[in-house]
Amino acid sequence: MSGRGRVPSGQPTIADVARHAGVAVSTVSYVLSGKRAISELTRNRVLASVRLLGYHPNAGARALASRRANVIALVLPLRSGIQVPVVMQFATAVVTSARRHDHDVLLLTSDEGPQGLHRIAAGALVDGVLVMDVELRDVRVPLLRTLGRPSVLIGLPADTDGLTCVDLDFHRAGQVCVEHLAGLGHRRVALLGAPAAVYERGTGFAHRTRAGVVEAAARHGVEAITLPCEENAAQVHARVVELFARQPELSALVVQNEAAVGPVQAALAALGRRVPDDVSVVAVCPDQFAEHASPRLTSVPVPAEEIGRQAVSLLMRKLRGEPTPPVTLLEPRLTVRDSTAAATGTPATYDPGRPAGAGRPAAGR
Amino acid sequence: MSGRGRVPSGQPTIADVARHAGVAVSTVSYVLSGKRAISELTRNRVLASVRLLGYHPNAGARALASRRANVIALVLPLRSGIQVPVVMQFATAVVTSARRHDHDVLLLTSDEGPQGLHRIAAGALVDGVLVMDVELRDVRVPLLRTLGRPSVLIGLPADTDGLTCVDLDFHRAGQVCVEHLAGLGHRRVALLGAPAAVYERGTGFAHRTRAGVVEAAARHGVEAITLPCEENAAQVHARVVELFARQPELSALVVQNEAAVGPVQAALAALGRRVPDDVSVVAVCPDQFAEHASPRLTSVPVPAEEIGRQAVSLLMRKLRGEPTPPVTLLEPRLTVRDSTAAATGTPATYDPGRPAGAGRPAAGR
DNA sequence: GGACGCTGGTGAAGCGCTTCGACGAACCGT
DNA sequence: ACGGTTCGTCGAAGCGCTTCACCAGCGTCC
Repeated sequence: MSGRGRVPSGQPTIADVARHAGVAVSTVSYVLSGKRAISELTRNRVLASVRLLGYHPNAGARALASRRANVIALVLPLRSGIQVPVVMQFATAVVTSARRHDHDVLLLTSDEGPQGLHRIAAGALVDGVLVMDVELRDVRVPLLRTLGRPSVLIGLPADTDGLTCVDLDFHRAGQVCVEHLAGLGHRRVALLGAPAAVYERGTGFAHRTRAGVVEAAARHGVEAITLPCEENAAQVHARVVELFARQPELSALVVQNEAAVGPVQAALAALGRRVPDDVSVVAVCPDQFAEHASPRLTSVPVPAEEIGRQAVSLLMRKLRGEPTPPVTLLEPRLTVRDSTAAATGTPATYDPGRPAGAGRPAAGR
Repeated sequence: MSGRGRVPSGQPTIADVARHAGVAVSTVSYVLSGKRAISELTRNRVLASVRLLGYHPNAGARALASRRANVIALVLPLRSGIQVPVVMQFATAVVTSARRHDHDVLLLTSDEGPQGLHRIAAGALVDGVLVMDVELRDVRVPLLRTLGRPSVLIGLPADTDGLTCVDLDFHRAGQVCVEHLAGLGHRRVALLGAPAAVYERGTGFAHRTRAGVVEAAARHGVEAITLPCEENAAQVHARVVELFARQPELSALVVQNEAAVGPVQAALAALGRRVPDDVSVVAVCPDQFAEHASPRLTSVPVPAEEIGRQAVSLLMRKLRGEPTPPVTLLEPRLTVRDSTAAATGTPATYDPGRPAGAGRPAAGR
């Protein structure tokens, strides 16, 4: 009598595989993990049994014994003013990359708060953590330092000490937009940015883009106005009107708010300003939005997929105990489409990234 | 000598708690799970030790011993033509609800294919599965039936036998839109639907909405044109032009494509048709979009949060072995805003859901 | 030719938890 | 006073896997 009689789970276990293949349990384990040399012959016998029985290792048992869950956590924001499609692209890129490294992804939202992170890390549910939508002075950052698990941030906090961060170089993105416009001869540009709440929260990308715009404008002798911008069509309209009231000579717009690009175009149309004949528009938004607009928008996309991939691969490196660079900034890439043209009366040759009119060359890269 | 000397993990274990509280390991377990009566005194001692030591149960060990991972899988699509913000709302609602039931959420994308589902279920990484964006004849459905784990679908496949599904009643949503417009005296309406690819894929919600529109139109003596619609501004424009070419007397539009609502309004403006004076517009889209448009759109929102909550709670019921209804359809709710008005020359009293002009009353609900 | 190092394989000790059965103590009714 | 309950607690047996330590066989090198 075998005593206790719990019901067996139904799924074959490693012991079943071992029995079927006529080898020891440990041998099966080594075949599957590749951590020890196993003869061709044995390996094939084992693999055949695995396939035949439809064996899948039990995740809990594996995690318990190996002290690795092969799961990473992805902490997403669910706040307002968030660039939803971009977040989604990140998420799918992260899942796909993680799978390539034989890891799964546990989804966390920030609303459980920092203790959610703690719970998951302390309980060994995950091996490492990916945090999105990082604010300049993020409350989660100190927690990450004491978490005892590797983490990678998508975004840039004010103090990156001891962290690993990946992001688009938004500062550079702001510069690139202005340089493109300056190269086309525009002398008065405006940045329509993220909603005011995003700036107030101290979200890095908004501030950095604005700084890049302002800096490049100064360097190229371009006058720049910057305004936050809500996602509401009526308010966008009001902002655009406000811009032209403050600077009637405005000939170019940088829009960093994907939800606003449509309304901005509508507002310009309503004001009788044609794109790109009267006003040039550069957007910082996913390519999809830029392509679907009419006219198609010159844009700097956020390479969500690339960032997601990089973040995962950095995290994997940390899980293996390898050193990682503290900050990885991806170079922005401006795609010229149909919404930018030479400023009226200033037939400039197009040369992206290089200032045309105002003499002083861009700082070396 | 204690022999093997693996490094201890650093995290306190249940044994540490038991020792600290002066009780047996099993007692700690029972305090934490509540599966056995424990005296007030002992419970408090144990809980104090738990807090003091910062104990968090090891997820792997727990899963192994209890045969429950306390994790559910969420399978998201990453296809084109997908309503990104809605998906995102689902996801966050699912995570939040799952946490309320003491479960975490593992994120899966469909691109790993059905075997991804199988791997995760067979490996006992998750206890149950939530599948989004179900197609009418979805390849994953047969798999779900043989998965050996409870699952809930968000969306409706053609054959719901043996499944548990939740969704908005899109058929009814289509009806509600038409009924609202018919009640305002509109006699010629059009549905601008999802992209053609979505219909071709056999995605349930698109077909069901269209059927609801057509059916209600017939019932109320309203002429209805239905067209798929891409998300590209230029193509939206073309579609709108096409609609008015086919039916110059068109006085109302139902738009079921959140990415198209902006462009539709722009196109109408460009054609010199005012909303709602010349054309009424009803959208099936998140409230956020409807609110941000100008004029604010009368709309039927997809109650993503509610659906997510329901889906989780149904899944939890299945995990407990309780029976669940095979199909749960949520009643759509139309919010009247500023984009719909009485048809010109037909001053009808507004009465949502009840046909005004054409006599025959709506079928009883 | 014996010490040595490989290679390929085994056995068993946990990993940290849940849960079953047992058991003393207190409490009942008779 | 004595069986029968109930209550609160304990001990120990796993859950299914990884990994350490060991071993048998075999070629190798002084």
